[in-house]
Order: sequence, then structure tokens, then C-alpha cells
Amino acid sequence: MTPEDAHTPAERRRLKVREMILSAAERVFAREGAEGLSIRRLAEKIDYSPAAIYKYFGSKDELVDELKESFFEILMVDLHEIFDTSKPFDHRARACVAKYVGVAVEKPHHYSAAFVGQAKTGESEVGDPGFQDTMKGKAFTVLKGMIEEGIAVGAFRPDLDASLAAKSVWASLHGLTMLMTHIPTFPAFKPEANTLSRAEFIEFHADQIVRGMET
Amino acid sequence: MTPEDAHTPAERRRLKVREMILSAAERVFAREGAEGLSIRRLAEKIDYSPAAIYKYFGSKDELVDELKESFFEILMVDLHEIFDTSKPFDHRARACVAKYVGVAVEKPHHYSAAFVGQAKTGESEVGDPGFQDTMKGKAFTVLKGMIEEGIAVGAFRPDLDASLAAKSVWASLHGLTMLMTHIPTFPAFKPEANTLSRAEFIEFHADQIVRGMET
DNA sequence: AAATTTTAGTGAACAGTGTTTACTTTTTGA
DNA sequence: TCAAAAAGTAAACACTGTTCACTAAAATTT
Repeated sequence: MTPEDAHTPAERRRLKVREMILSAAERVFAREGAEGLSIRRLAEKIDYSPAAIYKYFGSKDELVDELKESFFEILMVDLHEIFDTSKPFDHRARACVAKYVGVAVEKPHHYSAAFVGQAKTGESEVGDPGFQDTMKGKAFTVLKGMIEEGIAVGAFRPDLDASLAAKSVWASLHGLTMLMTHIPTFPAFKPEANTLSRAEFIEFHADQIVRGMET
Repeated sequence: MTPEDAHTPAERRRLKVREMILSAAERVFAREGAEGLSIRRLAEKIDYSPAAIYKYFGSKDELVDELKESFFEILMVDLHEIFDTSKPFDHRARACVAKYVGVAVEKPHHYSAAFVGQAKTGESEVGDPGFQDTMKGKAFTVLKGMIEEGIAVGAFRPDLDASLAAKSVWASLHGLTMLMTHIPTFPAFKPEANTLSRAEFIEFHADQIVRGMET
């Protein structure tokens, strides 16, 4: 919903202000995360009163949710760009893994906020009817499709349940991503320790994951 | 450092109050996490003034850090209890994986706070000289030892780098744990969807991980 | 064009938060 | 017993997200 999609001048102005708020919020959030993003500081930065922001967003959480969704939209596009090529299957698979982790590492707050969001009880979110339509849901579908192709091509065990495997792979991928976004030196423990580079370790991890599915 | 370790009555009393604060904090933290644990509410619950808590803990973060460390200490003990048996190797390995995830799922806030804590820049934490002595460090050492045994026994590839593999396994394990602590219905997406139970999925995931290391 | 309604934006307040400072009370050790 | 040290506190500081009554400016209707 860009400002050009609106049909009345008023609507266009409104969407423009909305996007201005979002882009200012984006900059702060990328650097300092949800905690660091304060409505008051944001209001000051865009030269509005704090209360004004509530005319555009129901709450801080709603605003942050939009930032998260945008992030996953970008992630999705990036993954598709890689996967929709004619390179060999295993090459594409590896590149997708690397891209997934890479994009997340560049914006650790976006990535982890999407999952860490609310660990609370209740509100299932993934249980919501609309999960397939959400960005996280779409990303999962891509992953599952990749594994199905792997099985069809004969690279993976034929008795493998693609949906189940996709969840397992996602977990492994998610774990590496979380570790890399939250531990600056990972896969090293000490800064001076000489181990694989991040890119090399991602390769190694991807290898382990793929081996687990091979015939 | 229990109250009995102190040698003067004053010291004993002090440690007793300290532990009283910690145990009250523990109860709240387990249910509501770090956000929900407010110094003021905590003070009210233990019938002290908020400022009093600062005579025992430098900051809220320091207090929470102690809760996290205690959690990992328990996790460590639990893992050792399982691993130090004479059951077959693969049985022990699987049981450890299940225990790791199980303990974390029971106290999601403790587990995720330890990692999500501060994704910020700077302060490496794992890069600190004392990482080997921290609970997270010890847990990693146990995992590495397990894989070394697997290689020695001939269950895993002999060319496998145990340290590297341990990090990869840890990532996969961590990912599943995070997913299960943060998504109430995982491995299902919709509540009514019929898929594997959590225990069954853990088995599946462990299988995938182990397959990746096998000869 | 004028009157009315709707919308955009605001200042001030509410109810919280972590933390510090100055102060009082209690306990301890010589 | 008396000074010193420790335990505990009330009140303030500087924040936070959010709401509400209100004004000013557009947009609509008459």
C-alpha cells in the first residue's frame, strides 16, 4: 500500500506520513531493536507529538509488527530470486541457506523480534487460520517445496516426509541464525580463536543438514 | 553460596534475604519473564522497599543473570545424570537431546533470556576468558565429549571435527528449542492439525542430526 | 459561500518502569 | 557504652507506552 495507490489527496497525504513514521522507526529499530525504539524519541525525530503516532498505529507493537513483516517480505523475495534460477539443485539449496542466515545477521533485531516477540502463553499466532498467508508461512512453503524437489530429483530419501523434514530443517536453520545474530564471535568462542569463518561454518552446517536427508 | 556457608550471623542473615529475593523473583520470572518481573512489584511481594533490592543486586539485569545461571546449572546436572549411565550410546544421546529441549520448554523464559538477552553490538560474552567456566560453556563441553565418544565408538564419521560438529548440533538443538518455547503448537501450525507429538518430533529431529554425523 | 462535520495534531496527564540520593534506623565490634 | 558500619527507606529523577480532552485545519454538506 504505497501512497500512489490512494485515490484521494487526503488519503495520499495520510499514507505519506505513515510511511515517514515507518521509515524513521525502521532506522532506529535496525540499530537498537524494539526496546531502543521509543515512541517519544521517534516522535521527536519526526517532529510530531507522541500522541500523533497513535493516529496512525494502534500501538507500538503494531508499528513494530509492520517492520517485522517488511523484513520477512524482503527475505522472501531474496530467497525466491536465488531459488528461481537454473543452477544445480544442491547449489541453490546451499545458497538459500546462506542467504537466510546472511539476511538475518544483517538485521538481527528484525529477525529475532519476529520469533522472540511473545513467548508467553495463549495467542498461538502460528495456529491462526492465516498462517499460510503470513510471511513466515510463505517462507516455510518455499523450504518445503525445495525438499520436495530434492526428493523428486532423487537427492533425498524417498521415504522422507517433506513437511516434517522442512520443519526440522527450519529448526536447524533458525538455531544457527539465532546463534549468529546473538553471539558476535560465533562460530568462535574466543575472539582470537582460529576456527572457520562464518561463511565456512554455514557451509558446514548446511552440509550436516543435507546429509541428514540424503539417501 | 548457601546461607550455611557463611561464618558470621550477619552474613548468614544477609544471604538468607538475598535468597529470599531470588526465590520470589524466580517465581515471577518463570511465569512472566524479564519484562514481567518489575523491581517495584517484587519489592512489594517481599515486603521491602524497591531501593532495598539494590543493596543486594547491582541492577535488575544482575538479578536476572543469577536466575539464568541457576537454570543452566540445573540443566547441566540433568544432562550429566542422563549421560553418566551405562545405557547404549545412541540411547543416551537421544535422551540428552530430549532432556535439553524438555527442560527449556518447561522454563521458556529462562532459556530464551539467556540467548536473547542482549543481541546488541559489543560485549561479546562468549568471547570472555571465562566462557569455559560458565554454564553455557560447560554444556557445550558435554556435547562435544558426546560426539567425541561417538567418533571413537565408530558411530560417527572419523574425519568429523568434534568441536565443529558440536557447534552445528548445538545450533540445531537450539533452533528446535527456541521454536518449541516460542510456538505453543509446534511442530503443528494449526492447533487442530494432526502431526507428530512434540516427543515424536524431537526424536525425528535428533535422528536427522545424528544421520548428518554418521559414516 | 457558509455552516457543519470530520480529521490531524497536540499538551497534559495517568500509570507504569529502573535507578539514585539523602536520610533514618538498626546492628555490630571495639 | 559509643562510634562505625550496615540495612532499609521515602522521595525524587528520568524514562516508558498510552489516553483524553482539546484546538486547528481541512473536507463535506447545505
